[in-house]
Amino acid sequence: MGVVRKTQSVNLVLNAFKAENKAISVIDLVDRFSDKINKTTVYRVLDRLEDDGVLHSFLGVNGIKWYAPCKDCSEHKHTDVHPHFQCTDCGKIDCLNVDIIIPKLPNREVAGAQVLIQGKCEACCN
Amino acid sequence: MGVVRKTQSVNLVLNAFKAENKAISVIDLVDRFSDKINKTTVYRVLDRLEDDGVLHSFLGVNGIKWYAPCKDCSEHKHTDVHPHFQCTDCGKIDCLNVDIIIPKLPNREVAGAQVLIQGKCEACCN
DNA sequence: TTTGTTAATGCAACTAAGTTGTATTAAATT
DNA sequence: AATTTAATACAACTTAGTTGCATTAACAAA
Repeated sequence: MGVVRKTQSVNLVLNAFKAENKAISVIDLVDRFSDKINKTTVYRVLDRLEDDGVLHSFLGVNGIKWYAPCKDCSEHKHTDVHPHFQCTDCGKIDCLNVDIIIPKLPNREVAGAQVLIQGKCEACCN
Repeated sequence: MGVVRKTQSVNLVLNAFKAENKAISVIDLVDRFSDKINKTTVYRVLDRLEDDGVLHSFLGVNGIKWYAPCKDCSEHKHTDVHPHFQCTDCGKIDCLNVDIIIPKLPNREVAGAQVLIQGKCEACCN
């Protein structure tokens, strides 16, 4: 909800995700835009873009927040419950285009799941 | 590795896990022992117990660290890669005794996975 | 194109989780 | 009981993220 203005900050952040089609950590974003966008603004821009279904967020190994572009999400429906893969060598995270089967749990109401697979990425496997 | 002494702090922490057989967040532990154990000590005790395969740690929804007793872990082998279930209502986390199947990923070396299932727990389902 | 509205920003100060260094204390060993 | 050294308390620090508020800049309407 709410009017989302195409501000300079929004454009800068969106271009970053367009340029490299992978997840970027908030820390990385705050750092790389430190001379152009205020830290607080980065956090708020990401919040807004997530609300609008443009980005989705999740947590990396150390509890650091990461963002990645959404594919099938909208403002009203967030279907992006795919797993993420974090490389233990280089630290990079990719979105995986596979489905994880969550088993039925008796007496519990499953609403979603966060799956972070760890290991060596393609580049670091050599 | 390393000699682990059965200190007062270690006993207090271990008793907490023995009393309630579920995961406890670091924040909770630091808080409930605030008048008996120093914050730094709580962190270091948990570190040691995890190294020794007594406890295992994982991250909750907000990137907060949680600990739970290990069942089949040892100092040398950590096999506890079961999923955890966090209730979106009451915030409590349980260890789930089910296996999650991680799909084979081409060109990647999978080392482990963190699975956090979210929803309503048994108590909050009513 | 100017004006008015208000979303968005910058800045400073703050909170909260977790870490580090160091002197002191208390397990365990002799 | 004396000795060794792991473990602790305390203070200070780091880092991720938030809050409040005055200012700025999108953007719509005149």
